[in-house]
Amino acid sequence: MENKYTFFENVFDVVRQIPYGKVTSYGAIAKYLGSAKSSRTVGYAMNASHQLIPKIAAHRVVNRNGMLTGKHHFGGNEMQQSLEAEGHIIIDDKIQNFSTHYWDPTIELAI
DNA sequence: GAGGTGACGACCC
DNA sequence: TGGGTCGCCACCT
Repeated sequence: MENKYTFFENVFDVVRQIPYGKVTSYGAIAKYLGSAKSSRTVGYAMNASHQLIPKIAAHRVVNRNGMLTGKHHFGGNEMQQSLEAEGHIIIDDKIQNFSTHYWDPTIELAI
């Protein structure tokens, strides 16, 4: 039986499970899906996530440094405001205490 | 059908 | 330490 779920679908599924107030990285999701080097595709999936209904918490996904590299794709500082609303502190487009709020799917979802 | 691109990350000088 | 390169997967032209 063919697995209809693409890498894309799996990415969305993981992002939907990110708890409120938590964040993760593109690479962590890619790694969880078994393709640690596919982080670029995860980023592309986030780009496509804007047309999903309902929208997924793409703002909770940042790069491995905790930097909001994708905020321009949200339009303005919407991404930053969303994160701040969840209790995060953003300075210079970077999440402070990133490791404290880090949510690792490879651990939390434990394949 | 083929080549270029991208919200990344890891490796190699 | 830091700049350059490759890999991966899906989309666009």
